[in-house]
Amino acid sequence: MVRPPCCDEKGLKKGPWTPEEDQKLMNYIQKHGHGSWRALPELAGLNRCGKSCRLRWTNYLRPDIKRGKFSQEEEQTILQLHSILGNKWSAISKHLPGRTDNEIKNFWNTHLRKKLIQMGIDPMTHRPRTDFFTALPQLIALANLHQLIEQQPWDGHTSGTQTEAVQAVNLQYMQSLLQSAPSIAPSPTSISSLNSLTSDLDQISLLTPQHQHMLSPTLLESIGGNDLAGQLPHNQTLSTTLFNQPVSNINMSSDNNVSSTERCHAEGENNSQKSMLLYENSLPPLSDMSASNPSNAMSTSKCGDSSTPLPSWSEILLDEELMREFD
DNA sequence: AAAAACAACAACCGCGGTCTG
DNA sequence: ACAGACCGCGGTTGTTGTTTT
Repeated sequence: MVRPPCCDEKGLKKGPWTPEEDQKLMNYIQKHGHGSWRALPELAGLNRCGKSCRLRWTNYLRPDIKRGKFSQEEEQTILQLHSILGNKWSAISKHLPGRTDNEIKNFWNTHLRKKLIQMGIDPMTHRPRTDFFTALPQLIALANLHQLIEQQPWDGHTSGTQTEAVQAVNLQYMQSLLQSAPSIAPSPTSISSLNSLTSDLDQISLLTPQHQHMLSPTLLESIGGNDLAGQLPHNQTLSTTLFNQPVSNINMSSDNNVSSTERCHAEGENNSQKSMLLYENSLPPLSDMSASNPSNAMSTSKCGDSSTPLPSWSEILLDEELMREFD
């Protein structure tokens, strides 16, 4: 009755597979199927443990594996599924024919995760990163900038359009921060800071009424505007929206491949995500901003250990070279 | 041209759930 | 019912290739 353990035999080879080993494994499985992975290595003449053989087959040798770069559609699918399923690579791979969980996992870790971080989105929650108060010094600098804008009359040679452009940039950054703020647990300090910021924003929006249409409904609400939330689009996560791609045709509720457990999870996540939807419909896509603005500065959190020091907002916004762009 | 840093990906490790005797 | 092997999964590491300094 007692079975010998699988992988404790000594002397079994580890590490990269040679073409000869691959050939042996493929020949055997094509003839006999894999059957018991544990028994396979000996039958196939391989000095490997069954587990190693299984991994090599499922991740590399299987004939139905699609190799090569991920398409935009695949990328979008992964983003959407990850926002719902999390790191359930196996579940995600079921929706991407020919892609293995390992391949998707690697693609996520090396490409998509970094991409999201760069865009200021927490790759785990698919929401804006929220360590808002790390950015407080920059916010204060922004508030000071606002005062400068207000107090300093613009030179005659600076056109009104250029002035508006500078202000529009500022508004966009401030709005991004405010969007992040509500998900932070309030503290007396944070509330007072937010109040003061909101007050600044209020003044700015009054200062430039022609730009109020650029403010999101969330922000308008926060500064006393109407509640426009009912008019806003649903079914888009921030990450998929920011990638500026059409929503793919995945329909979780009708997808037979999604297990009931997954679906339950998905529904719960969906609900919470809907309630946290961010409204960027009034702004140009942030992906555009990141392309034209090297800062990606709305992100100041340390998500994982990959974060690198980012230039402060004041550095960016007050950068002379940048300002010269508008002259 | 060489070294260092970075990126990509294959493979391993360890854990937890399931199966089997 | 139970012990222990099997299997699959997700996290992590190691190796190799590429780019930058």
